[in-house]
Amino acid sequence: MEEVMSVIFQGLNMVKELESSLPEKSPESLSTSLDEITKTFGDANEQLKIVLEIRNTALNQPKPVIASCSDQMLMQIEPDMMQEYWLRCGGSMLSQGTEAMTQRQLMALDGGGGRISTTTERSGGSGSGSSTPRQRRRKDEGQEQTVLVAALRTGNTDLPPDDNHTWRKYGQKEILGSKFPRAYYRCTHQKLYNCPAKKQVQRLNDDPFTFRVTYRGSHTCHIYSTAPTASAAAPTALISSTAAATGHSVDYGPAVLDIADAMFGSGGIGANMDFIFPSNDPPQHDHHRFRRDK
DNA sequence: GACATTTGACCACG
DNA sequence: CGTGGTCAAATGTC
Repeated sequence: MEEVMSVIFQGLNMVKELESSLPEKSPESLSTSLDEITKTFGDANEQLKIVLEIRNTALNQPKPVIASCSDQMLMQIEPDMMQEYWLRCGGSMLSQGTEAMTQRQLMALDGGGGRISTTTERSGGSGSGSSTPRQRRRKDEGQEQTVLVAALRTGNTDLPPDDNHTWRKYGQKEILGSKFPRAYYRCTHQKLYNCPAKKQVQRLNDDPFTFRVTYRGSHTCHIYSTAPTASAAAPTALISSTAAATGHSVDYGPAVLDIADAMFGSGGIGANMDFIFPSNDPPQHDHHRFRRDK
């Protein structure tokens, strides 16, 4: 892994050199430099893939598992994370301890889209209460789903991964015990379509190249930054976990589809979730999204 | 002007 | 009372 990082740094240095000498570069040397940079990052990418393959094969055990879901991003699901996740989200339905959830079950859970999903239905929720000056809901948010997503391997790794929805950042906060702030996003179409979807993005302390993304609420807007396409094949998700069912077995099949439906909207969209993590780099048509150039 | 992010303050919850 | 989630004014970008 260190080798990969050094190659990436080498590429970054080449970019810096190019940047500093850009004005006096001839087109020929520019082309050469770009080729070298491309090759360097390509090498890093290849090495990374090898590392991931090794990890994936070794990690059919209860170890962290990397799911290579596209050329652009990875997903890393760690058992501890999963346990935490299940504890938080699974509530009484799931608990730690017994047999590991099968990959198929997790694939079902993630709707084939390379993500883990489950729900916690929370009843109620505060009323609108026009008399109160503000409404700051915290609990009773409905469903919640957490995924770990690697930062983009190319470009600005500060950017949270694109999930084909348009998000508007509405807050950022330092979190106790976290080296990195947590960013809060809500669906861009919240007002237009009363879309309640939100997400939180936070870098992991021990792996700044991995984001923990927590989704809350389901999209009712059904609007995506890129339309689902046949080429946007579902990423390969190889996820394992020590998360386990309770004493009795749990059938995740149809219920899970319902969950996915609830999370990402009904009307058949939940059945085809390929768009969530497309294999090709989605165009950032929303130029405001995740802008960091201020 | 519309829509985005930033950021300090406010507020709910444990 | 501390922490985390949200609001909303200020500000930036197109």
